[in-house]
Amino acid sequence: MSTRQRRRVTIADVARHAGVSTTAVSKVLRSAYGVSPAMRDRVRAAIDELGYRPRAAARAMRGRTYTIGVLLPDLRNPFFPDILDGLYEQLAATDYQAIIVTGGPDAKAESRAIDALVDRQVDGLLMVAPRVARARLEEVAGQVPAVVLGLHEKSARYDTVLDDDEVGAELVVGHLIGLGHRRIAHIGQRAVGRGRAAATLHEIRAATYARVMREQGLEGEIAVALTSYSEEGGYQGARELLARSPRPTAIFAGADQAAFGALTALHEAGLSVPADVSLAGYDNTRLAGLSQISLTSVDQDGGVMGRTAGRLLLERVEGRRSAVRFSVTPTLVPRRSTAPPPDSVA
Amino acid sequence: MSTRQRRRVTIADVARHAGVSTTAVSKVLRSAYGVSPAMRDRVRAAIDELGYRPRAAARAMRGRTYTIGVLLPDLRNPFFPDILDGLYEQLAATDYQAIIVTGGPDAKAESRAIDALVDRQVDGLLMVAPRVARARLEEVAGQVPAVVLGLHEKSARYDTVLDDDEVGAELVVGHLIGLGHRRIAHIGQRAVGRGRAAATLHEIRAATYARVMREQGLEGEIAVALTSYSEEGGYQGARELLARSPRPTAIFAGADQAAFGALTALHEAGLSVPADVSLAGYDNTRLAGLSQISLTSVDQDGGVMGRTAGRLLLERVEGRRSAVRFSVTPTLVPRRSTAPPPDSVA
DNA sequence: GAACGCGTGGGTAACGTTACCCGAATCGGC
DNA sequence: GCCGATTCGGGTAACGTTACCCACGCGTTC
Repeated sequence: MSTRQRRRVTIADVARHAGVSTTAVSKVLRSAYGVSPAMRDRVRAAIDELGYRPRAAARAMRGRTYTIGVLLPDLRNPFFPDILDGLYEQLAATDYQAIIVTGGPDAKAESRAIDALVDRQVDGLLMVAPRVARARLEEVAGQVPAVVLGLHEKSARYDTVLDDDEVGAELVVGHLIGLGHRRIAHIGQRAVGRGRAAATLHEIRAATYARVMREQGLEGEIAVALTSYSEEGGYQGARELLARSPRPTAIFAGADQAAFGALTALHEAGLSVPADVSLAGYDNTRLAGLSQISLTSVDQDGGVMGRTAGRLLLERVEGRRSAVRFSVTPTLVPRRSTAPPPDSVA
Repeated sequence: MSTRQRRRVTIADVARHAGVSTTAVSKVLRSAYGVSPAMRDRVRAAIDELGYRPRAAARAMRGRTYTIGVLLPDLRNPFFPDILDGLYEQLAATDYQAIIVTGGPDAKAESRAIDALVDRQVDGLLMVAPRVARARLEEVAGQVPAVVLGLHEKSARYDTVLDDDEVGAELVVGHLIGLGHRRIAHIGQRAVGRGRAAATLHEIRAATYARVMREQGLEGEIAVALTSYSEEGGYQGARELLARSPRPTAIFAGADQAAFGALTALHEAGLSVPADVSLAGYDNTRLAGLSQISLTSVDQDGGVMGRTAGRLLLERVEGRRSAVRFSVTPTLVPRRSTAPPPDSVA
């Protein structure tokens, strides 16, 4: 019973048991060319009998790890599972296994997390909304096939999958203006040392908000709180915005997660949604659809994004070098959290 | 610039650059015995200059991977990030990196996910609420140091970290009875082929619910819907329970996630919470605290559980063989989703 | 002053898998 | 019935790192 001690069964054991060479076993494992059906069956039988499983490390020494690394900023954003479901669906038919690491709070920690994946020789790397500098992404993409999700920067080294955040933000702000709002505020994510290029999804959302406001002659009403796309960030941002005078009649949170935090702040301030303040989010996470919350949000098809990212990654692993850019057009999902402003003449 | 093609820098490159042997470099890397301060500095300098990073696969061939594998049933349960924060905190001071895989819908898929981690020779394995059979867990624990979180089974092969689900369920049912409820229903998770032993956390919660009901002379009021600890499962479960006549005045969902789904079902049925039906969950996820939801729930300190799991895992990696069992006592967090039943005489 | 011990550094053989190459056998075409 | 082509199987050398051992030189002890 002391399985711990017993040496794990290797390709040599299988070869001996089947009475063939290790080369033959290896060929069967990889379904490589030059092996007869009889040989295949014999080896397969030996593999099953011995319960043999190839060691990833030994394979990695010679080539593939059959591993796809996924970098997530955190595990709390309920939008990420949608992406991953799409990725899993794409990988299901292959021998590849996805492993997830989280990037942590700052660019430095995230960079270490990326290193950890590169050290483990993942065959492909999916980086979701990375915070590290563009140069770092290029460097990583030089070492391993990479797809970046959620960054608007163009690159010749990696593929990009993104939501058209400009359209999404336009939809939200347009919707609020259409309802009669003028004092529309925005909760965004503070940029952290990625240089000047406005390329992250939160920067695009914030910039588009400001642009639409200006285009509608509401330049003077622009009010932005930059915190983070998290519950805590939304809470702080909303508190900051509500403290202003006059206070906004609508808040566009750059992410549902932040909108949830804003809900708490609004409640604490004794304000009701949407009677006193309208609130909209982004991502259309499942919780947004809950009747008690019923949050107006922007739907970006995470499943499609994840599937596409997976497909692009597999293509890159197979050798494609040209860079692809895939964009999903989002749609607005109006719910009960947005309504005409309180003093509107309907 | 063609970094992709350039061979990655190895220990031999560092040795050459520093004018020492590869053995010496290896010793410095592992801070092993038998290396002078001068040697150490020289090698460190060479490492920095060349930007050397050890390859995990090559290390794995000789021993450790410095990787901790984490198996999660899914990514949507907001309780899991709390656990992982605790684990990360524990690992932060070490060289270990956590990688996450998800188990998928059934025991078979989960078993494959576990295999994937074992194949990658993780130094330790944390399995959160695993669905696979006990024998499988024992087998895995025989191959790699393992900690199981959320299962009440005892084992001599792996450590166990759990919440005292019996206390938790008692708190909820007691709370509801104290409010005057009698027709209290439960939404649980359907057991999937783990044999007869009632050891999963959902089985304990369901069994305790039934026990307390019986103890309070409410045996005739027992009503259970077995679906799954997910939004969809909660939705289906609540619909099933609400279709009964007379319908329950309170629902105890075995997980907040399921309670969220139940909320939708209640809303669709035109019932308000808590005026018509009281609702309680389990896990005290962040969303439960949202004022719009304000869900009565049971708090089990996920951070402590994660930290403990991490500590136990590290101890096991260091050689401990005895099995440890760590239990956290939960507390009730009453919120506005529970109140006396509608026809109570207060 | 010889013997011993200790501190320090290096040589080398694994670890398990695959890619490359080569040889043997079989087959088809004239 | 011979020759080239094709198919099938095996031998072997890596891949990068570490554990084990040995060698050398210096200081200490009788």
